[in-house]
Amino acid sequence: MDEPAQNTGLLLFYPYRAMETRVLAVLAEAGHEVTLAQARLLQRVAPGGSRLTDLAAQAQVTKQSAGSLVDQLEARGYVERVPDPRDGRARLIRPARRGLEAAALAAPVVAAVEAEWTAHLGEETMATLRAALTRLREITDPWA
Amino acid sequence: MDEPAQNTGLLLFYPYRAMETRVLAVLAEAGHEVTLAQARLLQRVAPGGSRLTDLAAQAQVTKQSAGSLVDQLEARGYVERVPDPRDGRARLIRPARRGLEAAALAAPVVAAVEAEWTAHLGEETMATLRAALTRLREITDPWA
DNA sequence: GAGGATGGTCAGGGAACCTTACTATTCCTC
DNA sequence: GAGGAATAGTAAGGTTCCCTGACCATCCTC
Repeated sequence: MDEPAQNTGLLLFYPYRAMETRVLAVLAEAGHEVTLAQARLLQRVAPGGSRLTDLAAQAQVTKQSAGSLVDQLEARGYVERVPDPRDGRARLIRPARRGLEAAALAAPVVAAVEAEWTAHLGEETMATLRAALTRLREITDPWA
Repeated sequence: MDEPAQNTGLLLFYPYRAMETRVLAVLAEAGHEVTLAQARLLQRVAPGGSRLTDLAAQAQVTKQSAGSLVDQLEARGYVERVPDPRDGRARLIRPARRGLEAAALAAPVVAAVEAEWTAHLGEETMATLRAALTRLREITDPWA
């Protein structure tokens, strides 16, 4: 409404979205048809596999929503579902071939954007920023 | 996929969403039925009025989407549309009574959350964080 | 004053996400 | 162990969000 742009929440938002946009643009260029919502979930799939419920909690959507997104990602070869050997009710969602390709493509983009930020802020400030954000996560990420 | 949580983009996201969630929860408690998408737009309405096209650009949605959200906000008394005296095509979207109430309610929540963050990080680090984010905005907010 | 740019709306459709309800499996307790 | 509670996930149906494409009105420029 009139938070004069100094609202810290909003300040966090701009670079976050810039990063997201950049990564998604590169993926799209390379022929990866991944929607924003799918990418947000995909990003959280652990290399060794994640449970649907965990993914839903981290992305803060219902497990139904997460389930639907995983369906789509699975159909396009980004992830696969395998039974969880330690719990018969559960299934593990693991990165599949296409998902690994996308991750390999995304990593250098993230690095490039971070390098740009470092160039703009200076090494020291960038390091402080990252340290502050990491500590902030302790109290703002219920899932940390 | 496996960015080990040290992706700066993701680090920015956690506190951003924490702030958003807190503010929205207070608004909901106070009887404001504002959806996330509506709030994101509402937040950007300038006290003196904003054009739809500007709001859409800032929120990075199409003007059609923005127009629809403004319709909803207008119907519930959060904003009003008035003709732009300086441009016959345009109309200014201004905060209305309910919107001002919501803003008055949101401001102390933002302040409280920022105070919590300051308490966790320390005055100095918090100041550095805000300064860094402000400078980062120069290169990440196409609208700055 | 014609042509192009800009501000905004209308129509239609797809994606995302929610609530409620359900099955299957596991954990816990007595 | 044998209930019952909790947990992992799916199913169905509806709302919200947001997009593309097409269109009208007004402004600006030459």
